Amino acid sequence: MSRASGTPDPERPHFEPFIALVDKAARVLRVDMLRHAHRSGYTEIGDAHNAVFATLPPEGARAADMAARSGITRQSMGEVVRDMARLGMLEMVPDPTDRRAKIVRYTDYGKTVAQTGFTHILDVEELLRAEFGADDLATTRRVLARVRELLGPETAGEPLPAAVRQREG
Amino acid sequence: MSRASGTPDPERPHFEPFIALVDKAARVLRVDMLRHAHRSGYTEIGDAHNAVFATLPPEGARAADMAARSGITRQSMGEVVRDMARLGMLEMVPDPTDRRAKIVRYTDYGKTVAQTGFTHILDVEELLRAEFGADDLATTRRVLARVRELLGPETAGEPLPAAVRQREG
DNA sequence: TGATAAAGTAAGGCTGCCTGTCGATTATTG
DNA sequence: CAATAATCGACAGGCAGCCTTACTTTATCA
Repeated sequence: MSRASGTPDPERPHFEPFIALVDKAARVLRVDMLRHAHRSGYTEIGDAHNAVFATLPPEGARAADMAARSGITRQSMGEVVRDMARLGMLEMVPDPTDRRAKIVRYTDYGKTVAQTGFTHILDVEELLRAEFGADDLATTRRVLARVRELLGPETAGEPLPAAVRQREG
Repeated sequence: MSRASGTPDPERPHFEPFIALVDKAARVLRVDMLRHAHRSGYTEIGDAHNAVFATLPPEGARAADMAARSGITRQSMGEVVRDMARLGMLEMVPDPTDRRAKIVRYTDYGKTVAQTGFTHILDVEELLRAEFGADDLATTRRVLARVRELLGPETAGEPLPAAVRQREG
């Protein structure tokens, strides 16, 4: 415990805050995913679509559930889903058990796109394992997961305040 | 090397892609920083302001340089800087050596705000070290830094295409 | 000295996400 | 069973953050 609240000293040449490291890695990974999708010919994929790929199981799901799982609002998820339906990646069929709801499902094209993304995720995973070894990678995963638990009990699952910046003081 | 491009199997219950872990950790850290600022009374701080805090040294700098270092355009940096000047955190004085340029500097108030943020960064750093030990934390840092090098040679420094999503296919 | 580059700015666009609200339907409960 | 509440998806409107294009003013360089 050198000095947690004393002289901050972040102007010392090569100090890089942990948050900056994580942030830049996240940015690079996201750009890499997007670039891979675009280079695979799916040039209409955007950041927002990831919320679907990350939460839509092969058998389909309701938009409201997907929204809850990905931490965005129903409205936002609805918009993204409609957009992807327009692009021919998703289809929405009425839920026979609940006439308010619609079941969102991949089309064949959508499955292809998703598959491409998942494959790339596994390739990256493989690349990292080859680079660092399973142990260091596991350590990193554990640290990151714990960071989330340590600092984000309030943002774990909920749609994220978003008004974090205006109000909430 | 089990099967990098075979069955993706990401629908197996608890598989979480590395990218998702990094992304969520980054989000949590960012929200934490923002929340800390807001709770400290600086309720007008937003995500964008971080580009300034991260690149403006105590002695001041030009907006163009800060833009280059933080990877956003001059225009965006200009906007952020003007905004923070309006909030009384920065001041812009003409550069005596170049009449095109203005030197951006913290006001006393701005220094206080920045100091609060830096202190919190160090506190978090301290918290993580206590939680994981210096070794695991160092490993994580090394992995994240390397991820950036491995996957992001093109986005390292440049203003980031941003049209990554539309064009670039 | 004239062409080229650089600093800052203005104007306008786009993405991703939010809030508020609404109609339709389904649950709940007095 | 009827009234009320909750839920699903959609429409409307807004805002943050960032980008591109297009200047103006000043520096630099051939």
